[in-house]
Amino acid sequence: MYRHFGNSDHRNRVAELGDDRGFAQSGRLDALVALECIGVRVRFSRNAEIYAEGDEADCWYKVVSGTVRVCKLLADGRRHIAEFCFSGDCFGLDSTARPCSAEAVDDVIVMRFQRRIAERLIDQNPAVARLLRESVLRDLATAHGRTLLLGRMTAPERVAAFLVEMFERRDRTKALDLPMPRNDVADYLGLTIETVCRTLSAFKREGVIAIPNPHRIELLDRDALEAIAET
Amino acid sequence: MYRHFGNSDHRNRVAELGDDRGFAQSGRLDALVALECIGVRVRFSRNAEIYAEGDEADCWYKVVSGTVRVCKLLADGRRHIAEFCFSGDCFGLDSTARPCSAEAVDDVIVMRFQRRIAERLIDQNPAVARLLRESVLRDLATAHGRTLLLGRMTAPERVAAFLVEMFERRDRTKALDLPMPRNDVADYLGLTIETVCRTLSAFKREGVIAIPNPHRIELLDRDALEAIAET
DNA sequence: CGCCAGTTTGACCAAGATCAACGCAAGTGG
DNA sequence: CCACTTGCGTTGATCTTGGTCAAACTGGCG
Repeated sequence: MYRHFGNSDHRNRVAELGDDRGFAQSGRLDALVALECIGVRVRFSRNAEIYAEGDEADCWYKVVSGTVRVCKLLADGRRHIAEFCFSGDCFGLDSTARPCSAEAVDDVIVMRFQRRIAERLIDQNPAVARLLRESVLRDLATAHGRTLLLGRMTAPERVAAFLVEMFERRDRTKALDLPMPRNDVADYLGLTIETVCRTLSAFKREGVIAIPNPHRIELLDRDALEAIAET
Repeated sequence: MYRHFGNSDHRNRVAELGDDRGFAQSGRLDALVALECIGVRVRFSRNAEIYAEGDEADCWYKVVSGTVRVCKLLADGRRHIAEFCFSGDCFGLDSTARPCSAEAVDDVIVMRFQRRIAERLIDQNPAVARLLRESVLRDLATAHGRTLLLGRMTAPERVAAFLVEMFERRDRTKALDLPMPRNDVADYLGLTIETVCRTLSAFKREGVIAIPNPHRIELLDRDALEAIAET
């Protein structure tokens, strides 16, 4: 999801652009600040489409608040969610036509950047270009990690990996707040909604998690969860 | 797999660097030529490891001849192949540690480029940086396509999509030459070797393909194959 | 010739999908 | 305020796809 340039690991909480040390060291903070200034704030309400598959990719986005899902559809309606983007994450950096669509999971505020303008800034500044490149490379590595998950991991492993990922990327407290419905989790993990439910119930039964309400999950035994998710 | 910069679509036969029109237009052909000159030719024999998961990513590669597989392993031995790289494809453009390993499928010759040197060239040249960025973005889009395949497509759909992909990327003649064993195909598609065999046999029975020998597949009815693979 | 690696096929099995019902909380309209 | 709907979530029964296990086949090669 093109998470923030200069964020060294997708598991780290996403830093604001100005915080990036690698960039600050390059002495070109001004360009990143400029990049931040050319964005326009836009709101989308729950389930609204931000862009559709096949649209021209004339801009890209950064989530200010809320959650965005990036998805692909098959002709018969089968859906797959390629990624969830949370506050601070960038999405939609495509080079020509949109390979995926993007939708608001809940009420969302994003910054929209014109690609043409942003690219001019990037071209003027090798350090920014490098940060961007490395950000995309990191995303590619996580995408490959997800192909391993989808191609070779069992349902409990997938769900455990999902919970660990959400824990790392969101609260990092014991209580995890999931903004997306079970449906979206299933389409993200390549499972059915029933299997996701059943697996969560099994984890609950085993005392690994607690589910005070569907959108809130407490990690009671994080080590067990990570053991299930493997590496 | 970071296919060749400036190659506008991953389905096109990979062009040599100098052929790239987008780049030629930029008037910086010299830098790409320079990039070509800083590579070292290296040979690997069948099944040799080119680099391992976790290694430092101090260089990247371009396939001259033969086939390379880029793969990830789980602790218990389950394997997933993230991509196959053929002549002209680049691989191993990782920013720090290797997220995947790379191995020679058959006897392979590659060019090896020092990342440090290549990046200096890239930094000096926004047009090259852009080509590289767009190349990686295209790879990210195809990786997302593969998550859809692995998460939501049936075995016949996966195998058909694989055959169409290979057809597009390799011979483009009726007879398709597969350099990799069935095992690798299975690990690429998230299936078992038996399922791959059975599905190929079913296609043969239906008259969609012919299999004169295991490494050679003739596409008798390409439209049928594409219909199975959907979009 | 017999071995070996890779491929193919068959019989059986199980993980997860499908189908169906029910629960439950938040609207909504009388 | 209460019946009714609606959208999710959960659970159970059953079925199917693809996995597992096992055996046979094939083409090279010492």
